[in-house]
Amino acid sequence: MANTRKDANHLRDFERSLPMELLKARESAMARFRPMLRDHGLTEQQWRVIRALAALDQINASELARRSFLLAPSLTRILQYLEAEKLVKRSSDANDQRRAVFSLTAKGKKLFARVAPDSETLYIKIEQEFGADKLGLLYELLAEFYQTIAAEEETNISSAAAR
Amino acid sequence: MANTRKDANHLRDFERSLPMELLKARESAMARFRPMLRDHGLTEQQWRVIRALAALDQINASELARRSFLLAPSLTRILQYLEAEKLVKRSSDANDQRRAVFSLTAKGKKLFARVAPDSETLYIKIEQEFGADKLGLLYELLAEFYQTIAAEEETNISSAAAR
DNA sequence: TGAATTAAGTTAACATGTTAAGTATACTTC
DNA sequence: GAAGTATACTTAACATGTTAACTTAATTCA
Repeated sequence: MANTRKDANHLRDFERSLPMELLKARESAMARFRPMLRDHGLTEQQWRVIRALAALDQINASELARRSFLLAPSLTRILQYLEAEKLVKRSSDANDQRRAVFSLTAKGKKLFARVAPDSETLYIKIEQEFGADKLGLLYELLAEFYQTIAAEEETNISSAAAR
Repeated sequence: MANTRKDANHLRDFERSLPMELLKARESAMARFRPMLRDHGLTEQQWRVIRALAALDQINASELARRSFLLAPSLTRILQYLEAEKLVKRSSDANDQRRAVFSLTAKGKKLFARVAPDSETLYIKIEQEFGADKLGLLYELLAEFYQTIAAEEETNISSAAAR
């Protein structure tokens, strides 16, 4: 009896790992997007950068990192690749020589125009299967979670720095 | 006017990227767990493997991959490292020479016993900040999403294979 | 103004993610 | 029972994740 209870608890503890549940949900979606992106010769992260530039052109690396949710070293490598493929163009900020400013080339814009509809199609399929209402609720909860937990983290950092 | 609408749409399209929202939520949680794990000399993935073995000892690599949600090549490398650190012991399945069976060493169990309480403390803090009720709802939605989307994907694969 | 500090990127080093190919063992089927 | 197929990993190759260190340019402030 004691053994049974103990094992069940371990199992439940393990099951309730939030980061892993978030990862599983994410993976189930990415399993659909990844093959499509691959057909276009892109990784998920490269596509995030291209999307961010398509939404707002001429932004610097820091802002691009924030919007594509990539760490600076990853972004550096990805931008080097995208530049080599002539999908992205780098220029420099006249007011701040430390900053690099990026934009899509014509080739990059064309690629975005080809991939975006495929992405949208897959997204709509997911929305239909899961339900638009539940999906909306999920978005809300995720945003709220992120704001609560990341913001509290900020607070912790700030208070630590203030000591 | 047309330009304004178009830009707004781009922005909204970009914002509603579900995989990225899931990633952001996950990252906000991992930002808390990672430093703690680091203090114990573990990566997130190594900890997932140790947790899985603590919950159910003597399991083979395939089952371990499923439970720790790692791809086989990653798991191979992680197990090689954990073996070298003498945290995990490998044995072979007498009934199937292809299979490897893994278990925690005494050292591995001690490490688990040290890390688990720290993990639990952080988890409880998150639960308190976000709210147990909302967290429960988030779990439910994530599980439902995963089952719907990953299961449908299975169906697609099966029907494709059946052709 | 010149030294100290901060900010923006980049590079380095190692771990993991992802796909494809390889190896050894088990199974199936003719 | 030998050939063909499937299973269970492992290795390889390249991309990204993560932390720390480094470089250069801007800023602060004594």
